[in-house]
Amino acid sequence: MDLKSLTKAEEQIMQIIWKLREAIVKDVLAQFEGSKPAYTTIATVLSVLEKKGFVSHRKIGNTKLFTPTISKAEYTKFQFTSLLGNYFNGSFPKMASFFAKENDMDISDLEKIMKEAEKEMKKDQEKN
Amino acid sequence: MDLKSLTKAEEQIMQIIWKLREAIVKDVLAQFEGSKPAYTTIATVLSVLEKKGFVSHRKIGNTKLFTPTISKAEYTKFQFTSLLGNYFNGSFPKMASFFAKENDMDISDLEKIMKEAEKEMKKDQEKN
DNA sequence: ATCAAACTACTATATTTGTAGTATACATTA
DNA sequence: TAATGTATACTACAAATATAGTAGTTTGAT
Repeated sequence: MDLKSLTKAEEQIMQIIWKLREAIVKDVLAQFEGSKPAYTTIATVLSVLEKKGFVSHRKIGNTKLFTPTISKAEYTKFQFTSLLGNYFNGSFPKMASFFAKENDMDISDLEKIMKEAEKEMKKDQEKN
Repeated sequence: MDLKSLTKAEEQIMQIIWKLREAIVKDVLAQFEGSKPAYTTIATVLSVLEKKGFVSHRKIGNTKLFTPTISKAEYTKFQFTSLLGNYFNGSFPKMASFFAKENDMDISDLEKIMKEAEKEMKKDQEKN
């Protein structure tokens, strides 16, 4: 079951769905700042997302409540892996050093970053 | 000058251009394994890439020699930054711990990875 | 000089994406 | 129950994408 990738518009709406955990069209619309797309535009995109297998819905009365079927973590992994593969030869150390360089960091900065990462890991482990 | 993003077909051809440093249509074609696109398809994509500002060309006789105008590093940064922003709240430590978790790594593995990253950094520094 | 190969320019077309309108069904309330 | 608001289904359509054909020009080899 290989993920299709999301288009810009689709991704924007998925981000909202992931954030809200579940949402009806109106909820999604409410998340837009400034120039909101039409209600029906969102409904259309959601039905495309459903066809692609990213969301599913159940009816509450006559309105559809959408939930993600593909978690943000799954899609993140997909994106992350392809970035790593296509731009860093699949090497995470290369990615890390790229990041450091882009941010004018030296090795001690990188070490601080890694301490942070370790903290993140511990935080996650506690959850289980 | 904000980069546009590349479509699948465009990205595939840019990867080849970046790899070869400079190339004529035939060179690009030669890089495809198995089912090669038509010669003219590549020519078309290259002209789109030129319109988007990713490549430029000079004429060698009557044939166009294409070179990247946007480096792979620049585009990598663009992609990396958007992934980091959209999927890791802009936090590299989050990304690193995600990577570790996805690969069933523990903290000591992560530390090894970081030693690698430091080596990468030193390697880069030597170049300057 | 002629022919074939290589290359470009221009054009074409199917598919996907982005965006939204219209018609209709349901629900709420005056 | 008639009017109003809310949601869905269906349809539409322009722009972008992916792919490639054709015609014509240039060049290299005989």
